[in-house]
Amino acid sequence: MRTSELFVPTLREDPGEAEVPSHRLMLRAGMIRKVAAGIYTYLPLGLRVIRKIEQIIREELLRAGAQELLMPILSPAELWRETGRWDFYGKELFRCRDRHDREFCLGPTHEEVVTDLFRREVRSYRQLPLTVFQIQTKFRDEIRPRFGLMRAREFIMKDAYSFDAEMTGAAKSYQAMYDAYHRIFERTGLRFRAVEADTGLIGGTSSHEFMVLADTGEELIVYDPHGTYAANVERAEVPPPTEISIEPLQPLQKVHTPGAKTVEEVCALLGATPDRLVKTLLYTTDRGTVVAVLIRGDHQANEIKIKRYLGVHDLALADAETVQAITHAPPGFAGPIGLSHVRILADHAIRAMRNMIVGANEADAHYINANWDRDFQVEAFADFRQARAGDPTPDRTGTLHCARGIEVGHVFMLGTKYSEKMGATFLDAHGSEHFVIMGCYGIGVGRTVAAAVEQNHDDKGIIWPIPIAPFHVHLLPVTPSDAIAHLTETLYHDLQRAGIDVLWDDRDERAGVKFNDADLLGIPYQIILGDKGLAQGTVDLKERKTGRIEKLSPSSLISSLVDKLSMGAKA
RNA sequence: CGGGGCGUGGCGCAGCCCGGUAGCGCACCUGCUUUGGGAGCAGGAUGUCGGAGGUUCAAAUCCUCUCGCCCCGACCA
Repeated sequence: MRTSELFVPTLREDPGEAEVPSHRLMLRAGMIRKVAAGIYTYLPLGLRVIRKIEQIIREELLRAGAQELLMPILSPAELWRETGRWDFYGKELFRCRDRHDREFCLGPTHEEVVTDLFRREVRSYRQLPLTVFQIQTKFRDEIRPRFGLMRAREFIMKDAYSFDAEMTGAAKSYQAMYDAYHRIFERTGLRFRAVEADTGLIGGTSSHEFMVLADTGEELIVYDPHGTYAANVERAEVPPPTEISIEPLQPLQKVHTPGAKTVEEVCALLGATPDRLVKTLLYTTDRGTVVAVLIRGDHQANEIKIKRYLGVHDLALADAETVQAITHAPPGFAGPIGLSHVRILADHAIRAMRNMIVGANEADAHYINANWDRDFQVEAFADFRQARAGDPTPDRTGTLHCARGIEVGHVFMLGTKYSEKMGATFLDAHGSEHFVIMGCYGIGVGRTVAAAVEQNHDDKGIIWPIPIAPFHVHLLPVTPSDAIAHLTETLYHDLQRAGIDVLWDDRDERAGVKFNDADLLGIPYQIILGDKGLAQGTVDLKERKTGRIEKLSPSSLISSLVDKLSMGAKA
């Protein structure tokens, strides 16, 4: 392809609307343009990358035995009412009506539609197992779309659904998708990690997220670099401490702590370290009750774990009035001693502590040398805090490290949640009816593109991994002589004949413009053709990633490139 | 939905406080020169100043409403 024939409107300056690197660079490189908040047009270059990722996904899923189909974007309200999600999904579900005033929504996901298909068409265990997938545009009316393709309202997603007769089969289907996802992300050339994910209130069964590692990622993950354990921090279990404090119990004492509301302020005032202090967090649940959760001063509460323990949907830190009403003190001085009419839960770490510092439920006062059991009662000790670097793995064989990631894939065992609600059943060998066991599996295609840029860029532009690069090679003639024109033309055809995707910058631009645009677009290899090299019978082959330049004769160039590209594609 | 910010030529911005009829850089068009890291000179085209209403002799500028967008938070698997 010649640049003069390719619609790539590059921008010299950073667009004002973009903050994060992927968004900024994709706009500048002429890959995407915004149509409305969270809604984008994919320009030719952006679409090429999307198509490459889609193709890898398609090949691996077909290889894993899944079948491709395509469901509609619009789906009728009655299907969503059957599962209760017409109401439950909330404002994210984009609703509309047709001319007959029938209600529809734009599909944010397709469990309802695919389950409906299943129950109409599948009768017998002999038709199972079945896994289907589609690559299609989804719509979720996000409260706040942001970061370009990272969190868009309209986005391309691959979603797959598995149907099995038994749990063992369902586990196999799940594993097949998990393995396929591994191959898919390996093939993209991105650094990623599969992590255990939270299953939400549905609970129970398996869920894994595939995270592209990037410092700018929205998700925090923990992993054992020497083992197999890896989890989303929301999910990561923290084992109870093994070392219990054996300090002698000191007498409880109230101390004056004027204005010290935060852990830092109290510590500074009392000359203590945060791990001697206990935060008393008051939460309001969706049932209107208030619960106190004790967390060590240097730890962070994990609200998902608290929610799961309590079995509630919503949990929010109590507002100032509630805190005042419960503790009879302004926020910042809550403590477990003398707290009544409130359940008191504590993180495991509290059990190991003695002589701790707690709020005194009184303005400007804390207790020192507080001890559970002696000074206050705890209803239950459990895992309520967020894991952090340095914590042991759940089996205590390793130590956790932290990393940031971008969630690009999610595999989820659904069980019979949808099949029960929608009556999706089959007959087994004995003629008895069962609900089909389902799994669902998503990959955000657009988000994968954004994550790739987020992970692979420098101050000049994008650095595409070879397998998803829009082109393999960027041909850059930089001097306007006839000899160079001739050589370029020859090379262009030879490269194409060798099966290499080549972009030829045939614009009448100065060298600097071409170099800068080439670095911005991030095609893995640049071939620089100029009179300077030609005088010595060489052309420059520059690797975008390292900036390293090799001087090669035009004749050896192609075989050298073919080698590099095939190695890079495997890597 | 709460908080903050921004809408001025294709892009990035100044002008707004203190009202006087719109400017800079880049990009674009023409010509000449130039050509290995975003060229030079000369000439040229491009604006309902997001929209509506109001105040005023006069509004990009002041007031009211409204729409859109960005950021933080809440929210979301």
